[in-house]
Amino acid sequence: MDSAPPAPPSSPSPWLPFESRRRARDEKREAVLRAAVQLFLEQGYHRATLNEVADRLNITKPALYNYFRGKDEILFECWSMGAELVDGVITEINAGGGSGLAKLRKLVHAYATLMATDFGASLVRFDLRDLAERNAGVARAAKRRIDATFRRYITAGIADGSIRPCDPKLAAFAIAGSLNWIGHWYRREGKLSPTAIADEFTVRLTDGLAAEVRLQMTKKTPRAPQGRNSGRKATGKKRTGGETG
Amino acid sequence: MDSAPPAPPSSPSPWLPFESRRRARDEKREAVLRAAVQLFLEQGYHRATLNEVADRLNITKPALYNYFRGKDEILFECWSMGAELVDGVITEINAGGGSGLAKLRKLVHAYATLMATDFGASLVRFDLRDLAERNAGVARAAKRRIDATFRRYITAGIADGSIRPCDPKLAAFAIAGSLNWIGHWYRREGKLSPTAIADEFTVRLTDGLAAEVRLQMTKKTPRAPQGRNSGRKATGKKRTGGETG
DNA sequence: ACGATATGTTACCCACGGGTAAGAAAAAGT
DNA sequence: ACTTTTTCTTACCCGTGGGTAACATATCGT
Repeated sequence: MDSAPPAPPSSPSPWLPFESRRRARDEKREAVLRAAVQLFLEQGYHRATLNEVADRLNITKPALYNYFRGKDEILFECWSMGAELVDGVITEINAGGGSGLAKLRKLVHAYATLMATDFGASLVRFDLRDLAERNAGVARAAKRRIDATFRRYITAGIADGSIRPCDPKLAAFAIAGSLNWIGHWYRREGKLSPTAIADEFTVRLTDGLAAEVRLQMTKKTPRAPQGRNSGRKATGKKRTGGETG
Repeated sequence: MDSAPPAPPSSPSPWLPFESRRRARDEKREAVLRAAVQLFLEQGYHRATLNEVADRLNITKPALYNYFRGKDEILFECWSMGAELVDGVITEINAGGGSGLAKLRKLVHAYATLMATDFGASLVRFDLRDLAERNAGVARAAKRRIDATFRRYITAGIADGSIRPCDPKLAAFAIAGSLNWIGHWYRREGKLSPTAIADEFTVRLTDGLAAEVRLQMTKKTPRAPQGRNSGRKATGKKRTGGETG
């Protein structure tokens, strides 16, 4: 709809139409997911109806069944999109080098950023009990992998001396808890930009574990030692649309 | 049902029967809430039916309407129970003295402990959008109060020097996120006792903020410098029933 | 003992929303 | 131009579960 295809003037190859047709289908499928995840997040899975999803796409409910077997499968696919994003992040970090602490910091930063996206938030805001048993199993496995990664980086950090000895399990719980919660309070319209949040959380969640001196400056120099932070206005007082709970 | 009344042999006063009758009613009301909160947590609000709630109490669905106006009101009352617990904790801490950091630590500890209870968990596992608008407003207000308390303690701590300068808002988000998440992963059958969790989180979530040296010992002395920790077996490897996500 | 009230039961209603059947409309293939 | 396949619509089904009405029964005050 919004992104016009590259418009191949007239495809001579009989393959291209086939490919483009498959692409069109995949694009529609994804459009459904985008509309669905948005609505599910807005209203909650059970309050959102397939009719509403369809309405947003200017189609009717049964048309959705050309792309998905049912509501719960749509939910699962939304969830999967988020999981794939995380998996991508993890394999990328694994590919690179660095101490356990460095890897943990990368993961925290990327994960925090993801939590500010629709598909990322769906990872923590959707209830796996709404999935068919088969899909729920897949999702649980993915969660375990993510959890294991947190713990592995921490364990590695302890081994290589970059992280002070601690219980990796509880440390992972604490860190992941803070991060997951972002998915619940973050609002696009709020004052905090995703990168600002990610920068801050990277420091706050890991400097308590670091073996060496703290990253953060003790004086009033605002914050975020890393680079890139978009336009933000320091510690504004007004409502930003979300509480801790 | 399970707790026989004190059995006043024959109450001469006409007041007592009245009182005892009201008590009986309140007890039943609370029994409904206990059954409901348990079921709502187990299955999720939407999947749980009033018939199931009634079944667990050996009554029938319409009987519930003697005590509540509807399903959403039951949900709200469950939520309120949790909120009252937190409010109690807060007023108690406010009554006592101590630095901002000390108060924050007390709050973290108590809040973490609460998250391991049914009514406490309901604070973070129920969706306020399921409430009638009026009740949702009350709940939002309560959440704001709790959030404000976290920030107030942090701000006070910065002012009195017990906490290093930082953004109280983000610090509160980070801490509350970790704590709230407990309500999602804690399992009664797991190996981690509520007090063990609370002890650990109290240290881990606040020592990054403390102005003075860390509480936690750097060496391998297991953990939990505070007193009381129930029977626990160190860092067991096996599944404890819950991942970070 | 007796009427009033509170409490509970059986039987029912019905809105809601996921899912399906049958066929129109649009595209693709030939 | 024709058939075939894909895509989408209209019309419908129906299980589910919150909520209600009418009636039964226990409880209490007097």
